[in-house]
Parts: sequence; structure tokens; C-alpha cells
Amino acid sequence: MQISEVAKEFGLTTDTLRYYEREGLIGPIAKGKNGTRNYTEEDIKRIQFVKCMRAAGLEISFLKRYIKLFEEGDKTVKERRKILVEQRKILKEKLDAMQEAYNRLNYKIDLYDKNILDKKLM
Amino acid sequence: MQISEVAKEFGLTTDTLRYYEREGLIGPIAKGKNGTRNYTEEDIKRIQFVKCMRAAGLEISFLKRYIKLFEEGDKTVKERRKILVEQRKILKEKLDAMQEAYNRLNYKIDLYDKNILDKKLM
DNA sequence: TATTGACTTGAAGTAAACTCTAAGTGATAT
DNA sequence: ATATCACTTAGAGTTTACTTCAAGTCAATA
Repeated sequence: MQISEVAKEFGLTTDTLRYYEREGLIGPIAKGKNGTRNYTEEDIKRIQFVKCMRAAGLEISFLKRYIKLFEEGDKTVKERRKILVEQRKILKEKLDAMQEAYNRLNYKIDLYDKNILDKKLM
Repeated sequence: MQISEVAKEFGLTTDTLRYYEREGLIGPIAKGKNGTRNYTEEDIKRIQFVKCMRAAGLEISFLKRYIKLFEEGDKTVKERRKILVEQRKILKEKLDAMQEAYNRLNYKIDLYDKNILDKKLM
């Protein structure tokens, strides 16, 4: 699979894919004899993971660190678990904050729908 | 209430509060005779709203637009409702993506806890 | 009275995550 | 054969949201 196809499938740009590779989040991707990238199924799975975590707001620096540990093998299992738990906590807090904002938006839209125009901003 | 107290209450810096004011998200805050800001209860409520929405990832530019419309009065009600619905949609998509990442993290941590060390990254 | 601490300003600086540019290569369509 | 198109690189530029800086004011305390 070549870069533009992968980009299309994931809704990323080719620039972003090359950027992730530069940063060590994916790859290095094997290249054909003309120098173009050929993404394997393994590469695709990695991109899936990275995309999911990025969409959740996890930082590139964290993903870099986690992937590096993973590549260092079994001896890093304990540390990997630890940072996953860390990230889960951060993510949970964000989720809760977002849920609160979501509820607030719902409430306000509901007021608009009922034509209750109070003079409060929110 | 003066700026440092407000900052402390909301876990923001005084710089951020002045920045929000510059951008028109809050205030203009009334100043005492020595030129320092005095935040009213109204100001505090506005900051609460802004903080909640920012924590959910809504952009400054959106908040600016919404607040401007609000200040233009009842004639902007329709447009306000429209952009709230827009933002709610964006927020919902983010929430879902984050929930997915959260579940994935949970699943992986669970594997670590059970000492099932598969060789997959995620 | 001198110094400390919190405040003020406008403007410049920073971090994260892309995004774009310029210059070039190689395979395919006219 | 020539033009078009997708790809390559290194490196510069952009956006968003702050954050820091430099220089100054004012009130209170040692």
C-alpha cells in the first residue's frame, strides 16, 4: 500500500504520515526500488493505534516513549504498564471535563429550542 | 476579587486571565483606582463558562464568536443556536474517539495485569 | 525611607503538531 | 518524446494558545 492510499484510508495527509515516521511513531517504512514507501499490514496497524491515541489527545512525545519501550522488549513491561496507567488517568479527566461541557451545551441548546431566552451567556 | 485570587480559584495563571480579556472572552474587567482588576460575580461566571468550554477543547475563536453574538442581543439567537449545535457535534465526535482510546487503554492494561504479554503494540 | 510584593502594560517568545515549499526522480499517458 | 503525476528530501513556515519579558506603578511593611 502506498502513502496516498494510507493517507486516504485514515484521513491523514501524506505529510502527516511522513512526519510520524520522522518522529519514530511508525516505520521506518520499507521503500520500493524507486524510493517510494510500501506500507505493510503491520505498519497499517501501527498507524491505526497512533491515530486512535492522537484523536484522544495523547501527546506525540508519550507515544514516542511508549513505542520506544515496546521496541526494547520484555524488560520494559513494567514501565510500559505504568505509563499506560498514567495516560489513562489523564484521559479520564479529560473525558469527564468534556462530558460536563457536552451536558452544558445540551442544556443550553434545549433552552433555545424551548424559546426560553434567558439573559445568561450559559 | 482580584486577579491572583481568581487565578487560584480556577487553576489558571494571571497571564491567561489577562490573555482571555485581551481576546474578548471575558471583561473588560473594572479596575480600582490603582489600576488593578476587580472581578465581579458576573465576571467569575463568565470565566467558569470559558474554562469549561476550553477544557473540552472548544477553540478560543469559537468562544470569541459566540460571546460577540451574545453581546449583540436577541437578534443573534438563531445564529447562536446554530453554532452551539455545530460545536456539540464536534464535541460528540471527540468524546466518542476518546472513549474508544480509553477502552483500548483499559484493555491493554488489563492484559499487562494478567501477565499476558502478547507481542502486539496495542 | 527603603524594600518587598502584587499588580500594570505592550510586545516578543515558546511549544506542539503539523503543513508547506523547492527542487528533484521516476513511471505512465498522449 | 514530452508532459503529467505521485512520489522523494531537507528545511522553513504556520497555527493555536498561551507564556515570558522588560519596564514601570502602587501600597504595605521593616
